[in-house]
Amino acid sequence: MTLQTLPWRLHVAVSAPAHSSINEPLSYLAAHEVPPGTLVRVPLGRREVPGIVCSCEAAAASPAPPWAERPVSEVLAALPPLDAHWRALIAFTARYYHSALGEVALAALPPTLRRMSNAQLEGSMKRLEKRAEKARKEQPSTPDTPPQPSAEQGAALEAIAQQRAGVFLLFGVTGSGKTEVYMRAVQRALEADAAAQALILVPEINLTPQLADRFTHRFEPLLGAGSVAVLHSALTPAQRLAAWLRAHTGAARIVLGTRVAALTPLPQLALIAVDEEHDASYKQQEGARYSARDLAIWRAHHARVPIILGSATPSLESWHASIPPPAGPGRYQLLALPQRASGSRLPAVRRVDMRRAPRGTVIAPPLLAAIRACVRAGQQALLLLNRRGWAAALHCRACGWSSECPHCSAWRAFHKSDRTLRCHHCGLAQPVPRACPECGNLDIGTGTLGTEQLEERIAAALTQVQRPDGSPARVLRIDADSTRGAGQLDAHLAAVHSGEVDVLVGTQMIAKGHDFRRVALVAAINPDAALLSSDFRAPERLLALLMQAAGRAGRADDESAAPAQMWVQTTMPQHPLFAALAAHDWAGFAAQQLDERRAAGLPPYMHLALLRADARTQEAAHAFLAAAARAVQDALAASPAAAQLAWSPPVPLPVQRVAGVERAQLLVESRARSALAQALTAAEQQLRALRPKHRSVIRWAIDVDPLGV
DNA sequence: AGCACGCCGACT
DNA sequence: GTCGGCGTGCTC
Repeated sequence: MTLQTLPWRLHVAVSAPAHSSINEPLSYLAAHEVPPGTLVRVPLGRREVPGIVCSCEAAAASPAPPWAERPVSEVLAALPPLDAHWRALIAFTARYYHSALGEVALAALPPTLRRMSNAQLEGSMKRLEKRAEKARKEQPSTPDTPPQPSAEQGAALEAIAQQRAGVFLLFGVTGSGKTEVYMRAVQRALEADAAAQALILVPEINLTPQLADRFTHRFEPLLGAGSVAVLHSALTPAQRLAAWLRAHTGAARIVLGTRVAALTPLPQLALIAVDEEHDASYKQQEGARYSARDLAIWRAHHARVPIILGSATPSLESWHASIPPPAGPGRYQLLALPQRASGSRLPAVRRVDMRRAPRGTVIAPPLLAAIRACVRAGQQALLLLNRRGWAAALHCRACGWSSECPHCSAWRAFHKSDRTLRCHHCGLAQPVPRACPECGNLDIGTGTLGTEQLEERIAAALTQVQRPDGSPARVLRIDADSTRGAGQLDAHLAAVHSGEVDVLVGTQMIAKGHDFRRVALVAAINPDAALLSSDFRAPERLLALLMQAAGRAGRADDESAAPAQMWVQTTMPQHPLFAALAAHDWAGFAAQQLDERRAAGLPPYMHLALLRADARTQEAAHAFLAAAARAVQDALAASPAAAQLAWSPPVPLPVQRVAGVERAQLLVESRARSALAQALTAAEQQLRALRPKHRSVIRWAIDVDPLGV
């Protein structure tokens, strides 16, 4: 009898997306009691999958379910159970973002761990322990002498230390020393408790090594080798497993990583810092669509520890939350670092009115002259253009053919370097036709220029220009295409730092975080493109990018040097965004944008969510979403929430078809968070219930607090 | 999501 | 005659 040999019933979360019919923990039988948070392997159909134990009870305590319960395959007892804080975090994430518990829980584990047996795991943990033992015996390196904190840094640290918990918005321009504040706050938290752990989040994989180096140099001499763990998606599977295990077992005192690190188990969490908190890459765009920053805030609150959100251009949500009462909610405490630590000046901003330039001008003459002067003086220039490839599209001037992607509603970009037409949405790449494939015409025109072409044009414009040593000017491009290979980005950055390169052309990749000390000129070649998007956050994002780019310039500590220049080519020179850029005035811009947001009924004064559906046809996706919305409205008709909700009709996504799948979405808004949550809970039920009737729907998802609406 | 079963077109 | 296309349905 199973009841005698397998007297325990386990509820196990397994990985399945919210739109599948498995959306709650499954029940299994076990021979021994298994604590919640234990990793197990369970049979599911013909496969064996990893799962996490949610609860465990005596099988006899409740009646057997109508299905045949199967025994768990294996209990991974070598791994200490995931603690209550982590389980609460996962449960909150699943609830708030309306994704399946198992999907969130399993996605938070390193992929290798999901495939391991208990014996393999035991081996891994033993090897890790041996390595740590060896590292402990190594000669500790001498600690860096940390710089003396400025008065503002000291005041910020004092405020954090006094409050013990809460959210702190650390507002400081590039170079004002935010990292030093994180490090000193971490040091204080770790000194107070010999087991304490700190979590540091960074937005981009590219920036992790820099910050990791600073933390490692500062803290490993104090805390021992291996006390800093780095966690991001570009690690090898073994490295990722090791870092995660060190975090989970408490061996790592500092965990530094990207979005994925927000869900790491940290049994002794004492402090969190989120660098560049405004950055859009904290929001996961697939699967469980969570915001790593917002989850970090939840974690800090739940664990009653302080969290520092750092930015030179804070998100309007955080900015609003830090306005003290009575004018604002005052949930966050604003800590300002007004000075650049080195005392160097911020760049002067020059707007070039492109309405006066002849059509087709790529670089206006005064900017070109400034770039030439810059190269002749032995300084570096950085040209920003947020479009990869040579041209955005190709068009036949005779028959109207264009390089549309056959699978997506988007143009394929022309990449001259490998002579391909490449779709940036589905990745389809084909050789470029020599003539129009429709009519044979040889006169094919190109659309908006990309970084490849800009690189070519600026190189051509600098052929007669020499560096101070008489050698010719050198141009380098850094974007997703030129840094595809391992180590290519590092090699390119090294070339910039060593001064081999005079002009650097690139996408936003180069605007973020990298210190280019000899850059004296930064230019945004075509920033208007970003303002033409329908996204209400576009101005905010563009100004943040431009201010960040401006911060790249003139960081050299040379007082005598001429002030760095920031150039902007625009057809909208009167746009308030550029005035704010010229005045380096984020606070003024944020206040003005918040007024607009309040008037227009947008976040943070309104809460948004999207119901999204992918289907064979647009009509099917629309019908599915509309039916779900109607069902929710009917179900909530008698509820007070109904009056607080606004439903928009379904619309196609900006790029409505990707890889042959039609995509549509429907916006739900409410001033009341609770009404929205209620509507989304009902929507989740309705979408799941209606799914079988709508055969051509491939998948659906709920996106809470979406970006890019 | 996997991974089966199941029923129709071009290959040894 | 079967290898395999992906449509439909189930997994404690």
